[in-house]
This record gives sequence, C-alpha cells and structure tokens, in this order.
Amino acid sequence: MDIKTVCLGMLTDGPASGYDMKKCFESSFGHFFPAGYGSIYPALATLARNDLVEFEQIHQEGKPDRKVYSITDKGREELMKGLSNPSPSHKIRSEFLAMLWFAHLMDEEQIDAVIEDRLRDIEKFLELIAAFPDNDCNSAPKGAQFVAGYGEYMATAFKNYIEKNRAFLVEDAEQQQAVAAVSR
Amino acid sequence: MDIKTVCLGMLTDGPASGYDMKKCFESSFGHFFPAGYGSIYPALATLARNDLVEFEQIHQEGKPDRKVYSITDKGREELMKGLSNPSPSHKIRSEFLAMLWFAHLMDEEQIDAVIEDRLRDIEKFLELIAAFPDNDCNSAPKGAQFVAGYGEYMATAFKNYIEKNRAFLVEDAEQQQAVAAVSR
DNA sequence: GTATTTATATATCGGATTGATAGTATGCCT
DNA sequence: AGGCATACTATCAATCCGATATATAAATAC
Repeated sequence: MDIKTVCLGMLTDGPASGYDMKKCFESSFGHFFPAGYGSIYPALATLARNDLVEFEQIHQEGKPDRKVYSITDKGREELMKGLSNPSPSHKIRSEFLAMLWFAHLMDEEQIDAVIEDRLRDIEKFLELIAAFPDNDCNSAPKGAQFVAGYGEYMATAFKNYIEKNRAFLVEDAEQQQAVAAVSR
Repeated sequence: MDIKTVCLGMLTDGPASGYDMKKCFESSFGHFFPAGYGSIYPALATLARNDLVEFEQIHQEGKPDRKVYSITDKGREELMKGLSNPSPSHKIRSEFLAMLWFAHLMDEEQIDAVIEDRLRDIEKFLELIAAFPDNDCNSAPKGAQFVAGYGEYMATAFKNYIEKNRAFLVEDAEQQQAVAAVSR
C-alpha cells in the first residue's frame, strides 16, 4: 500500500490527471495519506512504464496538455494484491508532540503559540471534512464515509484532549498532578 | 524539528548511545515520531560533525564499543532554535485508512482481518503506554506526561470508533446509513 | 491600469527517511 | 549443535518529500 497503489485505487473511480489526483489528496485523502507532486508524478510514470495504467494526452488551447490516466486490467490485479495485505500500517509523525515532549525546555508563550496553531489547524480540518462528500474527489462509498467519519471523530477527540489538558502543561510545578481523566 | 533536533532533545536528559536512543524510540517516542537506525546514526554523525554533540568511545570486553553522545552548548542553542517553531507539523500516514477507503473493492473477510489486526495493535499500544513512565527512557516531566496521555486518549478513541462503526463497513447496501453519531 | 494572486498543468532535484541487512561477540534455551 | 535474543555498531538502495521551475490565462487587488 504505497502511493502507487493509492493512485491505482483512485483511478478505479474514473480516469484522472496527476493534477486531478493532487486535488483529491488535498481535499480528503491527504489527511491520512499525504502526497505532493514529487510523489504523484513519479508514481504515475512508474505505473505507466509497467502497463498498470495508460494515458491519453489531451491538447488544450492556452493551457498545458493534460495526461489523463486510466487503470488497466493488469493495474486492477496489482491493486487487488495491494489490498490483500492483512497488516497495513498506521503511523503518526508529529513535530507537535515531539516538541511538547520537551515542554519543560520551552517558555509558556511558546507552548501557547504552538497549541493555538494546532487548534486552528484542527478547526480548519473539521470545516473541510464537514463539506465532505460534496467534494469533487469521490462520491462516498462506505469505506470513504468510514474514513471521513474517523477523521471527524479523531479530530474532535484531539481538540477535546488539548482543551482539557493544556493547562496542565503550563501549571506551576507545585500544582502538578497526573493528566486528567484521559480516555474515560 | 527533524530527527536531529529530537536527538538533541533526548540528550538533554543525559548522555546516551545510538542504541539507547533507538530503545527510547521503540518504547515511547516512536509512536508519534518513528525512527530506526538508518535515521539515528546518520543524524548523530551529522550532529557530531557540526559540534552540536560530542562523544566518548567506551571499550567493553566481549561487546562492541559504545559511543556515548552528550549535547554541547552549541547543541543546546540549536535545540532551542528547533523548539521555537510556532507551527510544528502533525501528520498521519495510514495504509490502514487508505485501504479501507477502498473497502468496496475488498471482500468481508479481508476487511475483518485488517480491522482485527488494527485492534490488536491498539491493544498492544495501550499496554505499552500503561507501563509508562516506568520506562527507562524518561522520568516523565510534564510534556512527556501530556504526550503519553494523548497516546492513551487517542488510542482509546480509535478503538471506540472502530467498534462502533465496523459493522457499517460490511453492511448490505440496502441497510446503509450515515456513519453513526461520530464525535458526540 | 498595472500588479499580484489564483488556477490549470506539467515535471524535476536534492535531501531526508525507511526498511532491510550486515558484522561481531556473548549467552541462553532446547 | 543450532537457533534465537541481547548488545552495539553501521550502511545502502529505494522511496518519499518539499520546494522550485515553467508557462499561460483569468480574476482580483491596489
């Protein structure tokens, strides 16, 4: 389940250009599987080289040509292989948490700024996901709904956790006590 | 806030070898900022080359030499620079969610296997975090407690979400309805 | 009325990261 | 005797990421 497989999956929904796919990554997919042009274009090139996708070059007046990719039968097989992994990964890479791990080395303003920034980000994400599935990218089959629901649920939990426990981070050492009632 | 900065931060807690740091990444840090030898050793080498850390080579009978790294004053400055970023990232990369996005292309057994696997993983993580802060890696200042609390809270939320909504994924198309009561 | 930004589209490059593997020695289990 | 775990180091190919380049039109701002 690397980017190539994800691209194959996206193409089961219909032909698309690299640009289209980037938009899809931005609007929904990217929140649990980020990818930029530097990943997408090389992935499509490799897929095409291996006959897992094919493309049609469409000329447009005043705009660059579009390369519209479609999945091939061989590509569908490869996708099924990718979807048969019984132990897919789930990883977080958070500068935010890494930074706060060292909160005792930071001053209160810094901590506050970082937390506010994260809350803004979460809020922005919740707005974005509220618009789903009115997005262009996918007409929301079960799986997509499940994943979008996950995003909303977890973002809200994240927000709640921060709001409940942020005071703990900037408390005086005297008043310190265990992080409050998590997970209940 | 890349791996180099994280290594510097770890060393504020006392000198350590690359091997020690790997253990720390495994026991707690790795759950929000994964790193293997292929990242740690090059990071330490670069830090040493720039005089941000220094090391003492300790010979041991019957075991390979240890290189015990300590942070320098210049390193502390660099760390503070790293901790002053007001907008640290927070990213998820989940093959699990990417796969389930395409659940309509999978059969029920596959979906079930993948979900069971994830639940086992979450359970394992909860056990690990329950042992915190009895770990070797850090004596739990505020920040570490906050982050560990985050881990427990979010893992529990994840589990809850899966248990509430997994049936939705394998339901008949007829019975389909919106993902249930998320985030309330 | 000019300047900047946004949108459409392609693509690449250096640097960072990953996962697997290699090497070397002791000790423990079966 | 063979295999695995622990203790240490380290590297390498493959992949991935972020930033940037290129080009044109339309929309928005000043």
